[in-house]
Parts: sequence; structure tokens; C-alpha cells
Amino acid sequence: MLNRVILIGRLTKDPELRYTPAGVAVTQFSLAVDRNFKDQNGEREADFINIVTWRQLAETCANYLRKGRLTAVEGRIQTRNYDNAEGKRVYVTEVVADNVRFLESNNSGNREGGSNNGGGFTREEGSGGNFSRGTASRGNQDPFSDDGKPIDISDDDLPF
Amino acid sequence: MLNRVILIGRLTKDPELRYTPAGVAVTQFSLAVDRNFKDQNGEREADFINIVTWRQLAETCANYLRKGRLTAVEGRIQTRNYDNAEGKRVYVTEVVADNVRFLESNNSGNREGGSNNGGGFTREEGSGGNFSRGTASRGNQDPFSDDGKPIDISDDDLPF
Amino acid sequence: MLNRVILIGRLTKDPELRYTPAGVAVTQFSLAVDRNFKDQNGEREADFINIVTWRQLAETCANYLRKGRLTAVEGRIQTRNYDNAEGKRVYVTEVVADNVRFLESNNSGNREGGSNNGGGFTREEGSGGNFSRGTASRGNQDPFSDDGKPIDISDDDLPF
Amino acid sequence: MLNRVILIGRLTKDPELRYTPAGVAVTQFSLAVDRNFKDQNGEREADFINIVTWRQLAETCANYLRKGRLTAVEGRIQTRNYDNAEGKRVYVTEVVADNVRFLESNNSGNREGGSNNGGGFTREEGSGGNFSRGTASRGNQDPFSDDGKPIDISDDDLPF
DNA sequence: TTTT
DNA sequence: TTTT
Repeated sequence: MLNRVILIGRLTKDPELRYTPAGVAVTQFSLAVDRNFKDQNGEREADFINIVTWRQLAETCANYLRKGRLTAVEGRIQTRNYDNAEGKRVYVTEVVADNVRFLESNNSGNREGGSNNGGGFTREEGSGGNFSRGTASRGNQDPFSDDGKPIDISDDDLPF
Repeated sequence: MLNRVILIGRLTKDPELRYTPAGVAVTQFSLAVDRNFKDQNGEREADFINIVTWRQLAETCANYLRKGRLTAVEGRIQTRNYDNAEGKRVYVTEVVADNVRFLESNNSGNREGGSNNGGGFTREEGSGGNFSRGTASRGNQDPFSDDGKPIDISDDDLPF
Repeated sequence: MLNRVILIGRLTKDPELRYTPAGVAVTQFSLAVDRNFKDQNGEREADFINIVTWRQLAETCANYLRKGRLTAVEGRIQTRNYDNAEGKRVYVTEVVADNVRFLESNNSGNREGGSNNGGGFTREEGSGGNFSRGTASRGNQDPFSDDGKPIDISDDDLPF
Repeated sequence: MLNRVILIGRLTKDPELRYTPAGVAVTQFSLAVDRNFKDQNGEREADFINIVTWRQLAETCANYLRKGRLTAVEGRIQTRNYDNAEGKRVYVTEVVADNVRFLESNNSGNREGGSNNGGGFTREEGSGGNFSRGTASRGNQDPFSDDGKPIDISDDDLPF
């Protein structure tokens, strides 16, 4: 049907890049999104929302996002469940992102070092996908290039 | 910061209306949102997303939504956690709705009986809120009347 | 950067399907979206929003949407301008849709005749696109299949 | 029905604050939103989208937004029309914002001078609105305080 | 009438 | 140029 989410918040940690057995890149991170209102103690709370990205977008996120960075995420809510070690069913709700925007430059001398002059963005690529797999280095002069959409990866591929 | 969700799906059950100790109405339901793609078996899966509504919107949802109804929901993602009976921390992710749209009329002879000629909607009221509490009956001839962020300014007022 | 629109409203007329000189399908229609508030006379006004769809999505819209149908549209706002016959510059703002959802079935005995059991949808396909061109007949048993995104068509292609 | 827009872009000029005859503040500005794809010449174009804000939000925008600032806007598409000096009907499509987020601090020594440590935001207040009118000075130590749709209910109130 |  |  229709399922659309747009968030702006800050990463609670550096993103984690993994690969499925089939070599597909997956990056996860959590976004702290401050609420627009204060609680009864006058404190502004936040929602901590788990984000998942796939393939090229996963690699770009792993390369350019860092803890604390202000970031915009567009995607859809996904629910899934699995049985944990104790045999109990665990329900997971997360946002599968297909568009991520870096709202702050990487000016600190971290490994990427790049200065992104005013907001990089990246979208999940089309399904025709000759995307690089099995490696986090894109060797692309402009990490914020563009593209389309889709998802042809089964949940069975998930490494988590 | 910014946190916006828009969903269209069908209720998996009738909604559940409760009241807080302070008498505030809360309605919960789950929306099945079909995915736009098929899994590896060619099956179209769905995401099951928990929705929470408060106050007058909660009462309207309890009165007019039913299992299976096609429904649009607008709101924000909320995360919270609590310790369950076994002392384990449970993490919850849900959508707090502030706008719900009934996309199908209640034509079947159920208790509401109302025919909503082409799509009712309802919005959460402002915070000033002298909302009715402690009762599910609104006694309003048109449940799909107004709401929310009105703008009581005529176009004639425009300085441009 | 980021540019996302989601609308639910009713078509003010039947959609219009055209083709660019290069044979690319384009469908336009206008959506009447009722406002959530009433004006100073107690009347509920509407916004009339122009929608454009391309390629396969254009053909599906032309085939299945009709005047008055309740429809959900997801896309982005586009602005463009051109000089009209009198040499005056005209500014256009419209929504380029990449996801359209038919919220009402085609139950009346119109040419499509199809009953869409509870909400069809369709998304713009990926760029790999071997989409049919030059014809409005899709000959597809399921018009509500899925797909990805992109747009590799220049504005010069526009037939309007 | 449903009408939601979310944009991230840069102001093309300083915002313009005006007042209606009744003394209601209105601020207008235009947002340049870069497209996610390049045109046939390999150039990245932008959409130039007109934004309108009302009342307190208008005054905050006038005080804190400046040309070139990266800004997030949430609102709805509005269409209206009027007859111009030559008696020709002019059609206008614009976004009425109810939530604006300043994604860059005002670090340059401009009149506001404020450093907004990581993103200010502001929401349109509820309709109950005893908003200040007829003046642009808010006299508020923190212009990025809260507002909008608060929920004054503690988690302890939850019946589940 | 367009921003970095 | 506007829908139910």
C-alpha cells in the first residue's frame, strides 16, 4: 500500500557495516530524533529509531556517517520477527532507508576527511544494480551521486 | 527534529479503546501495510505496524474503525521501553497518529451503521484541549467534522 | 536534497494520456484534496493539485483512474517555466508522482471493468526499464505490479 | 483528505515578513531544492518552491532564516487564484508550512547572532492561539523552544 | 524572481 | 480548468 517515513536526527553511534552470506552490504544505525514537545518534567525526550540501509547506500552511509551527525532519512517502516536463543519470539520494527542525506560536513580530520560542501545525499540505486559488493570502498569521486530505487534481496539474506 | 510517517493499510483487528487513570482515551490498533514488492517466493508480504491514538481521535477511531478497513494514518514514530514481568527490558516502536482517514465507508450493518460518503477523516485537536474525557460517546452528528490546525484567516487578509 | 509529497484526493476529470515526440507516455490529472478546516463561511475548500506521471505508471493511471476516484499519490514537487504565446513567462508547480494508489475499485461497468479487490497500486519502474512505449494497452494481467524508481527523461520531451 | 509535504533546501533570498490588515504575521520565502538526478546536460537542476508561514512561525522564520540557509520544511500544498491587474486569472501553488527546521546555525555575525547548537525548529501553534500579533519581536530567550501538538500525558498514565 |  |  503506502508506507513512508521521513526523519531528521543524530546518529547515536558510528554505523555498523556488515555483509550477508551472499555478499550484500547492510549498514545499521540508530537515529536520535528529538521530540517537538517536553515531558512532564520539562525535559525534551527523543525517539531512538533503528535504520537499515542496503547495498551501495549501505556502503556510503558506513563511509560518511558518524556518531552525532545530523542526518535526514527517508524510507519505509518494516516489521519482522525471529525466535531468539531462548526460543522466544522477538518483534522488530525498523526503518529501511532508501534516501539518506548528510546534513553536516565531515570537517573533522576523520578517515573520510572529505568536506561535503553543504549537504551530501545518496539514494538507493536501481535494481539493475551492478553495485560493488563485498567491499566498502566505492572508489567513486562523488559519493553523493544519484539513482533510483528497488529491493531484490530476500530477508533470508539478513545477517542479523 | 523531524519525524513524519504516512501509512495506508488495513486494520488487523477491531481497535481497542482504554482510558488512563486520569481518564484520557487511548486507542490502539495494528495496520497491515502490504509491501510494494514480492519476496523470493513471489509472495507479497506485509508490515504490521502498531498505531496509538489519543483523546478525541482515539474515541473517533474506536467508534468508526473496524477490522479490515482500509485506513490512512499520519503521525510520528515513537520508541519507549519498560521492564516486563520477568524483569526484562522490552523495547516498543509504534506510530502515534495525529491524523486518521477512513478510506472505506461503514456500509455493513454494524453498530456504527453510518455511511460515510466518500472518506471521513479526523485530526488530533490542539493542545489547549478541553477534550471530552471518560466517555466514548461524542454525541456529534458529524464525526468527520473539523479539527486540528485550522487557519481562521480569509484570503482577503493576504498582504500579497 | 529532499522533496516528498503525499496526497489523498479525488480526480477532477479523467486523466489525459499523451506521448512525447520520443514516444514516452505522460499522463496528467488534477487531484481535489479537501482541506482539514473550513473557511470563514463554514465551507470546506479544496486544493487542486496537478499531477504528472511518466512511462508505465502513466499508462496504468490512464487505464485505471477516472474522474471522482479517491486516489493516493506519492511524489515530489516540480517547478518549471516556459514562455507562452504572448511571450510571457509562465511558472508551473506540479507533483511528479512515482507511486499512485487506487483507493476505490472500478466496479462500474466502464471499459476497464476490472474489480480491484481492495486497493491497487503501482510504482514507477526502475531505470533498467524495457517498458512498453507508444501504446496505452498494457496487456498485463496484473496492472498493480511493482517496481523501483528514476527518471531519465528530459523536460524537452514534454508534450505540453 | 491528506496533504503532506516535506522539503529540505536552501533559501533563495532572505524571507519577507508582512502583516495582514488584521495584523497577522505572514512570512514568505522560496526554497531551492536540488533534484536527485541530473538533466541531459549532466547538470543538477533545482525546484524553486514557494513557502508561506503564518503567525508566530512567520515571525520566527523572519528572525532566523537567511538566504542560503539549509532548511527543512513540513507543510501542505495550497492552491489559490486571483485576478491580476490585467484581469487575467493567476494560479498559485505554494507550501503552507507548519514546521520549519533550521539545519544550520546563524554563526555569521548577523543581527540575530545566535548560535543554534545543532538545529532549531519551530512548529505552528494550536488554533486556540493567543499568539502575539502586530510585532516581530518575540522576546523569547530560546526561539527554538517547543510548541505544536504537545502531548501532556506521562508514560505512567498508559493503560498498557 | 532563484540556493550551495 | 475543478472532486465527493
